[in-house]
Amino acid sequence: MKYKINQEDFDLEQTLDCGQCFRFVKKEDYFEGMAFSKILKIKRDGDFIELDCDEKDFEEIWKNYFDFDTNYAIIKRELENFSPIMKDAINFAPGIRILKQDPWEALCSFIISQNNNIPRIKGIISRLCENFGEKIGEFYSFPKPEKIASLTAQDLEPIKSGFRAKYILDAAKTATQTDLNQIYTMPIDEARAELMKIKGVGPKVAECVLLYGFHRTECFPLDVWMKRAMEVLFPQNKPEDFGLNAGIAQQYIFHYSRMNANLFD
DNA sequence: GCGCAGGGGGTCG
DNA sequence: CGACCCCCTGCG
Repeated sequence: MKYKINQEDFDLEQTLDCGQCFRFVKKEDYFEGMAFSKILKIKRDGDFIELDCDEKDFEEIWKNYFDFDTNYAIIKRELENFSPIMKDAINFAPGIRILKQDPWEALCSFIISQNNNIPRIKGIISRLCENFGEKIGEFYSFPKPEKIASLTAQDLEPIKSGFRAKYILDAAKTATQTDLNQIYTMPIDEARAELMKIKGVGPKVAECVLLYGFHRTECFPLDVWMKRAMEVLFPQNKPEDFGLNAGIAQQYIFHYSRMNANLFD
């Protein structure tokens, strides 16, 4: 099916390859990947986005996943006023959107991301799915917390996650014993504290999970790149200064900084 | 080419 | 504040 959206408000590469998700792959003229146990091929066709799914899956899954109900043009216009550098960052990749990912998958993925690089993060996640997910077509679903919670660190050896294995298990145990959905509506500091009870979840991972998994857009993950970017580009500012859409601002700044690494030489 | 440090989207002890 | 699993990168 097709969905109309302006080029400047949604770019597949900028959105799916900006480090917020790890299970979409760029093919010739489309992206292919999986979320919520559904396979999706998606491509740009002029002013439209073409998704190989029916209306039902679009309404129930993908519309929400790509945050199509949010008007990013308005958000960008507001953020642009923040400063000329902010405007540059937005205009560098105006097609970025913050995906609304499955909270459990985001939790697990960003635990894996710590002290790690993107190619290996993707490798570990794909081995996790191949070993413990369910086969769906040519793909494997992201394993449910119940499945992971039933495993031992030794069982996880084939995914080669190293010292993160015990963290993944602790996260799975937590996800089965408590209702993660409460975090959607918790006061933000409470939500942070709740996530940080999980082994292997510190401030940075918690912030990523809140932003990408729970769509708490006031969250502002500060990794080494963002810390550097803030020092150089926004020396006077703190994350809170960006307001309720700080997390979206962060994504433009992060991408801009990574793609223009020479700014920091 | 190939072998070997160095360090990576942090966190824990 | 050093170690951490493993792998990818860059350099000799």
